[in-house]
Amino acid sequence: MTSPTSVVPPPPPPAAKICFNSHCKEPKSEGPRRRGWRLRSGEYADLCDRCYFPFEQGNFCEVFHSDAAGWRNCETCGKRVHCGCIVSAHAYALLDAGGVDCITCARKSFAMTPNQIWSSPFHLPQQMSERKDIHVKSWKPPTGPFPGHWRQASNMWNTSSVQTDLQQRLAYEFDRPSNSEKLLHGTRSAYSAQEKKFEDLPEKIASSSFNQIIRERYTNGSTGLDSAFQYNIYHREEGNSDGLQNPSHLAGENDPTSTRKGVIPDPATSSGVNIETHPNSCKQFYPNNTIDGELQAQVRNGRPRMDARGRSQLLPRYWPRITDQELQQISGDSNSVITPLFEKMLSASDAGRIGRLVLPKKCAEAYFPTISQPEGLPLKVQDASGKEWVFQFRFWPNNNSRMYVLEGVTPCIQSMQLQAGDTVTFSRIDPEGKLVMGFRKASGISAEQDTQTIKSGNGFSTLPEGNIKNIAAEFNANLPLRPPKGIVDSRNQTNTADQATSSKFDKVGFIQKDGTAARSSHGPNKRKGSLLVSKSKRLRIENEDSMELKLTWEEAQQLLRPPPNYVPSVVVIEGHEFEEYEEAPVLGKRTYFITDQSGDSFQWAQCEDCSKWRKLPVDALLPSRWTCSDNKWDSERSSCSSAQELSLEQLAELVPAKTGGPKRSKVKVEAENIEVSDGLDTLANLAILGEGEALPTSSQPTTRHPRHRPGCTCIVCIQPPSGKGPKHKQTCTCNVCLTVKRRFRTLMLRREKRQSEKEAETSRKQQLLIPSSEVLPTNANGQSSTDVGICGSPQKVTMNNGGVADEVLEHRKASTSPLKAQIDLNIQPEREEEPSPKSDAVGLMRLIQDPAI
DNA sequence: TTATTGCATGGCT
DNA sequence: AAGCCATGCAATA
Repeated sequence: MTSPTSVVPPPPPPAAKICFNSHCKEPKSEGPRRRGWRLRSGEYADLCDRCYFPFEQGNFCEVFHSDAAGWRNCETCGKRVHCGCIVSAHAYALLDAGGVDCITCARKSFAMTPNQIWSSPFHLPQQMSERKDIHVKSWKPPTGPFPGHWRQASNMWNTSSVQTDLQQRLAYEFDRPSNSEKLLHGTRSAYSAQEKKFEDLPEKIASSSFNQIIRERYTNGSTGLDSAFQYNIYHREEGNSDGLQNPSHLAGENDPTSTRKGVIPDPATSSGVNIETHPNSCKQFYPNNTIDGELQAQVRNGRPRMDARGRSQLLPRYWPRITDQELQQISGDSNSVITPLFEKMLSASDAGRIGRLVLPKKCAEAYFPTISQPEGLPLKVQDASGKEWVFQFRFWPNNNSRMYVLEGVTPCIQSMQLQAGDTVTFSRIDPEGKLVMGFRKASGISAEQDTQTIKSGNGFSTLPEGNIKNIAAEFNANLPLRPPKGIVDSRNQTNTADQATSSKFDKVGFIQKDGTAARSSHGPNKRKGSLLVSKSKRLRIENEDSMELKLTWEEAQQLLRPPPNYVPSVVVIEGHEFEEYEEAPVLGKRTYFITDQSGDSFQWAQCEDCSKWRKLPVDALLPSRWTCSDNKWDSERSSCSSAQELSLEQLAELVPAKTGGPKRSKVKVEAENIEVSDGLDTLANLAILGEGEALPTSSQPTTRHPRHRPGCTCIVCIQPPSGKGPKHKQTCTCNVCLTVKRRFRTLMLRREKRQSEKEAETSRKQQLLIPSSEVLPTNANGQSSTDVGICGSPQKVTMNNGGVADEVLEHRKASTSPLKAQIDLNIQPEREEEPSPKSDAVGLMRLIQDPAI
């Protein structure tokens, strides 16, 4: 007897009913041609309409608030990271890459977390009964900000290299005096929580290639973190092993003072779980090449064993800054591998006579031996000159937590001539496994000097290779977007972008001319505050930038174009046709597709330079900035000097014909933008300029006002933000109101003068276009979408068809509102996306229509 | 009295 | 709002 299940393959899983985007709960796209992406894995990601194109209304990514390219600032560290969300322009590439993450903050679900890996004992050498410290020898930090890192990253995770190195370094042991303290990070290996997001992540995402992650990591340029990452990888392995074999070693166990949370016996791993004590673990992902199938399976199926607190990484100010050159020179020809751990700017207390260096808790718990008693243990640390110091690494109970300190640092600090504001760095050098304490003086170089030095290149060349001294005063920034901890020594400048960033921050926030400021007892605090301000400001600025990028997804759809080399194909899945793309869409120039009466399709595009509209083939893919000179399809009109094929009026009627969306077409949006944001100015200017074209055509993008640019004095921009200024009454005589009134009085007069003429003209043209409009979609009101076209304001001031009169009538009826024939002087320029019936444009347009004003 | 130690406090993130 | 951490400060040596 054969059971049915033994001969009948299990049925394929039912098709997902919701969008493939795990962050989206919308129903997947339906209809004869559903929307989705075919992943490089061959699978098909069935998406909802909204996620089909990687934009989200309001935000490009509702999950991570990324910009159009999928980038965002990590909310925790401020680094520029890619959201990795499907709702991003890079989503397609990232989907099968497993996603990317801010390696520091682990604020997404796609990336593997090291705890996942380490939770599995399979990769731990069974003979590793004793805690050993090992590291990744093959680590090669990036040499530059971005390019060239990918290859290095790939090498970095070379399987054989890493594994071999792992084996080689089993003999390493952390320099500790006591076996009882032979618990390092591994004992803190812990997994107590699960990350729900990861649960939501489709397995296919998690199981896919990690190369992209690596690339992204290196794109992020977090050298120090990388190193710390590797350090922790090893320790995690060890610790896991140790924890497995000797759970009683778990940090904090039987320690009433221990505040380490999440120490939970985990039946699955037979290990205590402590996520808090491994801050760095959270910022790490697991390299593809270092795990085998079993582990990958676990990665796929497992769940991140960390909670939100575990994800809170080391604060950026503790990130070590060191370049690959530094590392290389430190290690030299030897096999030494420098692993930057963390750094800390000395506070007044740290540098004071008291001789206690407060250690960041997470750093201490991540990189220093686990201590269960307040007395701690002596810790040997080698300084820059190779001299060995012994500090007492201990902690104080503090508010149900711990405060870690290094005691007895005064001699060392003094020997280094460090003062408050200087920065000490802690690294490990392997295979010796020694802790190395470097420093970076808050030396006095101006930002200009800093920049210059940056350009001059690496200042390490004078240092002998393999000299451990190099680690002293040689750390500098290699972390893009990372606020500096102070200006680094001029001879240490090695990088470009990062240093430039530092310089910028120094300029903005805290410029130390000679380091004296930092050496005051308040130096660090002041610096800290300044830097934070800088960072905050930076983030705010970037947010503003991203605001500029805001589009509705509908708009975005019309900006997106298939990749240039894409081969359109349609596959039929479950009876539905799917558009297949091999590459992610690209942002193109907004064009307007038209099908004329003869059935010929083409598109209209506007030159960025001359604003003339050119007729192009439908398959023309235009870059975001397209000019007449790019018009390879029409040699006669490949120059801005060439005349436009159609009059603006004709175009105004043609172009929007196809773009009338059901709710908020891009053209309508544009019109609204014009009306609301710069409508006053534009319209007024147009009126004043006496443009002969119909008003609609003057709403071309080229007339759009650059919103809220600094220094803008237009009547829109000079108004205070909504709610922040006095409301303008109709009798207001402020400059804004007077300008508005004056301009629109002029506008009104001119319009009035031409109104009859224009109406006649547009009516005539509309008659000619009626056949064309018959094939156009209609809006919810049954009106031709022409009505909401590019030139049509919501009030349909356009007088381009027979319905205009009705529209005008309606408007006049509507003008029974208090706004009748009034200028709304309380425009909210920052709310152009929320057009109000009271918008100025409306009021003004009514004003235009109403000669009573 | 001074230095050290251990803890508490409060600003800040 | 929780927690980190710089620093104050009392207790102690």
